[in-house]
Parts: sequence; C-alpha cells; structure tokens
Amino acid sequence: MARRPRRTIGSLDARSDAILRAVIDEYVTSATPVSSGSLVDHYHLGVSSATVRSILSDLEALGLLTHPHTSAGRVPTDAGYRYYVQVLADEWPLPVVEQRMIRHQFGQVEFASEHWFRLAATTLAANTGTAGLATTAKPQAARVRRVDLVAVQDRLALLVVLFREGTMKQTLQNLPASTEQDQLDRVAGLLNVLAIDRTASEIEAALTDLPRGEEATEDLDLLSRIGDGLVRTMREFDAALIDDLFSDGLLNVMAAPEFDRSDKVRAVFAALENRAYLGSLVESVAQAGTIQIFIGHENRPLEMQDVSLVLAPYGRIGRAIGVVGVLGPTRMGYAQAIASVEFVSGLMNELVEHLYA
Amino acid sequence: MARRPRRTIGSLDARSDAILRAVIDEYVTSATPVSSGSLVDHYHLGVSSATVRSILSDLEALGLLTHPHTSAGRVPTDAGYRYYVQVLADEWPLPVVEQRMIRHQFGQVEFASEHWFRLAATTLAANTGTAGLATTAKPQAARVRRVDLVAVQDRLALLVVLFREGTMKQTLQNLPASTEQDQLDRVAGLLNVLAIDRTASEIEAALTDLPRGEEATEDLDLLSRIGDGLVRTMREFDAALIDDLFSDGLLNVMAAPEFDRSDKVRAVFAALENRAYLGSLVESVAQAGTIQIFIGHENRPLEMQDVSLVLAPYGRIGRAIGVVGVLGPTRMGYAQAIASVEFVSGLMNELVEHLYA
DNA sequence: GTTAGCACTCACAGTATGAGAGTGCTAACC
DNA sequence: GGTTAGCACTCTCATACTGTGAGTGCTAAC
Repeated sequence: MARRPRRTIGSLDARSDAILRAVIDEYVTSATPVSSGSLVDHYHLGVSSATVRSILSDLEALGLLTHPHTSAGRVPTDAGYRYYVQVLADEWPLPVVEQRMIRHQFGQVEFASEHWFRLAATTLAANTGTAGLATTAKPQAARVRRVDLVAVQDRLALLVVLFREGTMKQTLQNLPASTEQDQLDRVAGLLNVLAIDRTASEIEAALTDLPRGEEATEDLDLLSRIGDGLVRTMREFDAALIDDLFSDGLLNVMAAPEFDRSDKVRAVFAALENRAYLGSLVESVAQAGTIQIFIGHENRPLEMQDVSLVLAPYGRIGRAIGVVGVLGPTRMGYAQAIASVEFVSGLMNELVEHLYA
Repeated sequence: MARRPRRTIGSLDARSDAILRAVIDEYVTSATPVSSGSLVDHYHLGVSSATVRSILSDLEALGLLTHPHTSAGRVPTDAGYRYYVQVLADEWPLPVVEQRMIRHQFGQVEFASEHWFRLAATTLAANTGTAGLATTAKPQAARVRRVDLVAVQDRLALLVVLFREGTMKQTLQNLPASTEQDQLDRVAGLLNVLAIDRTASEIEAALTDLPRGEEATEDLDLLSRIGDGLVRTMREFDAALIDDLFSDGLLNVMAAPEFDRSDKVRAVFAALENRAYLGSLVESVAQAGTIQIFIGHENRPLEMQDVSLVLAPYGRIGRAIGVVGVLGPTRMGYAQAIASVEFVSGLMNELVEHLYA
C-alpha cells in the first residue's frame, strides 16, 4: 500500500497514461462520466475521439475505468484511482503561496499547543475541499511529565497528569479519609519523584517497592493508593488507539454530488464514528511511517467504501505519533490532497520537534 | 417562551384539545399527514370522521394545523407544536425504569468528571431518539482553583490552570530567559497565593500591586509576566459563551424522513456549527433558569428552522452554568424530550452539587 | 494505426393516465 | 344545533409511454 515505488503495476504506454490521467482529472472536477469527445476538446491529445474511444475501452478492459451504461462516458474505478495515485500523480509540491498561507495560520496559535491538531484538520479541510482529520500525538507507552493533586472535597481529589508528549488527563480519586491540600501536595511531590519520565509499567514496579502495611506512614499509604490510580489512568491511555480525533469540513464532503442522498451522508458519518477501523488505519500509517492512501473499496467496512482517505503520520517514531489527513469521496483530488497532507504533516513534525526536543 | 404558565393562549375546548393532541401524537410517530379517518380509527374520540374533519378545519383556521394539499391529511404547524408544548404536554415524569437506567450509566463514569457532560448528551440521544447536546458548566467569571507551571523548553513553559468549576486550560508561555523547573515551581507557588479563588479582574488588580521595575527580583518579574498570561487566558475563557459543546446521536436525526435529502442534513450540521446562535440560546436558558423550548421557525437562523431544541440549564446560578438538551426535527416527541431533559439536568445538578459544594 | 461516418443503446425529461386518499360540502338525522 | 352519511371534487403518486440527445462501438476508407 506504499505509494512509491513507481510502476509496480505493469505500466501502460505514455498515451494511455495521459488519457487515464485526463479522465480522472476531468471526472474529479465535473463529477459526471467523461466522454471521448470532451477529452479531445479539453486536452491536447493529438488524436481523434475515435482513437480515444478505442483506448478508453482498452483501459476499461484493464479494469481501470467503467461505464455506467452504454451511452455514458467513462468513470474511474477504484483500481483506476489506485493506478493514478501510484504511478501518475507526480510529486507535486504544494504551491509556495499555499505553503505560506498555511504557515501563517499556524503562527497564529503558536502558544496554545492543544489547538495545533485541530488547526491541522481545519487547514486541510480548507485547502483540499474535503474533510480534514487529525489525531493528537499519542505514545505507545506514555511517560509522565508531571503529576498534580487537587482537593475537590474532603474525600475526593482530582489527579491531573501531564504527559511528556503534551497530553493531559484528569481523573477523580477517592480518598480513604478526609485529606487536606497540604497532605495532597506532599503526596504529589512523592509521586512526582516516583513517576516522572516513567511509563505505567515502570511506575507500577516502583510502587511495589514501597513499604506496605503497618510500617507505612499515612502519606505512603495514600501515595500507593493514588499511584495505583495513576497507573490505571495511564494504562487506559496507552491502550487506546486514538486518544482524540478532530475533524473539520464535513460540510465540504456533504456538498459533493455523490452524497446527495442523506443515507450516503450517514455512511460518511458512521465511518467517522468507527473508531476501531480508524484506529487500525492510524496504526498502519504510524507503522509505515509515511503517507498512506486508502481508496474506496480498499476499506473493509461497508460504510467506508464510498470514501477515500489520505493519511500521514507526524511525530517521532518510538515517541508520540499522531496522524493528519483528509477524508473525501473516492472522486477526490488526490494530487492536491497528497501535497497538502504531506506539507501539513511536515509542519506538525517541526512543531513537535521544536516543543519536545 | 417559558413553558408554564398554562393556558396563555386562549384555550380551546376539551375536544379540540384532544384532537390536536391526537394529530400531533400521530404525526410524530408516522411522519405522514394525519387524516380524519385514521384519527377515529386509532383514538377513542366518540365522533365520526366528518365531525373530526370539521374540527380539523377549525384548528386549521386557528393556524395550529396545515394542509400540504387538498387531498392530504393535516400536519401540525410550529404554532400547533407550541400550543401542544405549552398547554397539552402534561407533566409527564420519566418512567422509573428509564430513570434507573440513566442513573446506572452515570454511576459507571463517576470518577472521570470530564466525561459527565458527554454522557449527558449520549444518554439524551439514546433516550429520545434525537441528537443530545451538552455544554460544560462555565462560570461568567471563572475563579482559579490551582495554577501550575511546567518547563517545556529553556524558554517555554506550559501554564496549566484548573478552575474552581472543574474545567482546565493550558497555554504555552514564552519566557524571557532560560528557566529551570525549580524557579517555575517557586513562581507557580507565588502565583497560586495571588490567584487562588480569584477572578481575572481580581488577579489583574493584585498583579498591579506587585513591585515593578528595578526593585523587582527575577521571580517577581516572571510572576507578573506569567500572571498577565493567566489573566489573558481567563479573559478568553470568560468571554466565550460556550466553552465546550458535545453532541451525540446526530445519526438519529439524520435518519428522520424529513432529512432524506442531504442539503437538509447539511442544515442541521450548519446549525450545530452556528456557535453564536447556540451561545445565545444557552445564555437565554441560563437566564431563565428552567427548561426552554425553541420550535422550528422560532429560531432566527434559516438553517435552524426545521429543527427544535429542548434545553435545560444545570449548575448553580451565580456560579458555573451549563446546558443539556436535545435537538431534533420539529416533528419530535416533545413530551418525552422534556421529561428526559428535565431528568438529566436534575442529575447533572446533583453531580455538580456533590462535587463543588 | 488512425479516422470519419453511422447505427445502436440507453438515460432522462416530459406527458399522459388511472388509482387512491382525503377533503369539503350538503342534506338528512337525532 | 350539533352530528353524520354520502358524494363530488381535488390532488398526489405510481406507472407507462415517448422523443431527444449523448455517447458508444463498429466498419470501411485512408
């Protein structure tokens, strides 16, 4: 499923390539089946429509195009898009103007890091006319940057964990007895010593080394209790494939003519709520370490078979990894999408690098 | 727009009431215009269809019903729904079974408070077959419960603010010089002394009392600098009408036959993204202090005129207030919606009360 | 190999038709 | 006077039919 290497499929001759590309480019903008006549009109193919027709039927025989009915033009198949993406879509860098525009937007929110990933989705949506997606960067095994305890009620405290990767989690912890903030501060201090820069497993190990039972002080008792809560919270965080997913520009996608009936729209929606599948995609993108494209029926779930995704990882392998990308109708501008996603993921990399060096 | 007092509209006779109620109940479930015949079949009205017809045309003359065309049954108008809600919908408490079910669900997540408001939306969606909405509880002027500073890079720190109402904000702060965590801890300590239990304005005032300029130590300098950042963060938070809005069950609404065309669905969507209007609704609900209903064309924005909202506040007046409710097609089960929303808002009240007593 | 010409196919829009649903009206009824 | 049965009337919806235009595939000539 990797995009390069080129020409893995037995490649066609240059003219067939050109015509396939023309069909796809045309179909992507017009959303109606492409006729041989319109191709000769709009592209400089240097041959007549009859010749184009014979090539079109060859491409159809190869499974790259179809035919809704006898007297209709050609429509790309998923295989056609795949070939396009794999072989035809040149490395098309994002125009400098757009690069500057995006960079500028990112500059605006530089100091509210939690908004970056939202901004990535928003930017991609605006830039590609599809839906933008972004997940927060999540490590496989989170490490603690800082822990804090805040009294909420006599026997209830809020445990706030900040992870090294910037994410934050808070959970309420039951306390065995009425407890002052002073004591909580002491315990938080101890817990920090024990937890900072450590993973759930490492913290768990450290906790078992604590003196237990009668010889333990009240502070130590509380420490081990809240430590357990911390480990539980972290385990839960580690287990999730996606921590937080943000999407923007769904309205864009809904406006596409293929989604004129609301049941189709529902499918797109259901797709976004299918966290299990999205999680598996995210994982495979993280694994691959580079941009990945999932086209129409290549997606296992039924509700996803009318959409394509272009996803790229950001972050550092071994540390936290997130994913940015777009989701749109199969008939989407892949070249533009790939360029945008690649650029934004690069930008996210810079930011992560800069922040958590 | 308040629901009670009863009978503000010159009330009809009992039989007309019964028939209007029957039309609405029938239409809500069937989604097709209601004929005089089906009314006599399904309800014990004790009169013939001809009589029903004459009453129906009276109700139509009053503007409570309409007629898509000559040979179609009757459909309630927005005014009809309004009358129904105002006068006819009895105080219909949520059945104990459902109450127990909902309570049980809330019990499950008791110790992850940030999830309550999401759960409220999810529960309402499941319980009413419409979309559930919930905002976090937000005070008009937030007060600090705790502030924390974490070193991120030499000249960059994360400012973490926990508000008394449970919400949390984090922003990155530029530092004038390379700074150790030790120093940040000291400054955070000072900042806490200065900020705890105070609003943005109060903190700002306290900051101006600090010695400035040459006589200030490095810590004090940093304190005033970060204090400014804190005030800015709080001001931003205070200014927002809605801090966080969560919705669930949009798929429910999309499945309704009135939203079969995707442009209608888009309208619902656009409605949810119209934060300005939603904010104004939230505000008016908070002001009223009780459940409010907004039906179809009573909503100003065009994209909202095919939907109704049932919203109730939760929290404590003068302190933090949030809103829970549902959004559905105008043709929605108002009685059920009102009962559910009222119950869930009561539940949220209990939770808030319990936590931030 | 390429092209012009042409027959063929099929979707689509427009029109016609009949059936069915439901109303509004009227005249008889209690 | 309110209620009801009966009936004419209206309008939608589903179905069938038709002509048009788009676009193909084939063939024969270049």
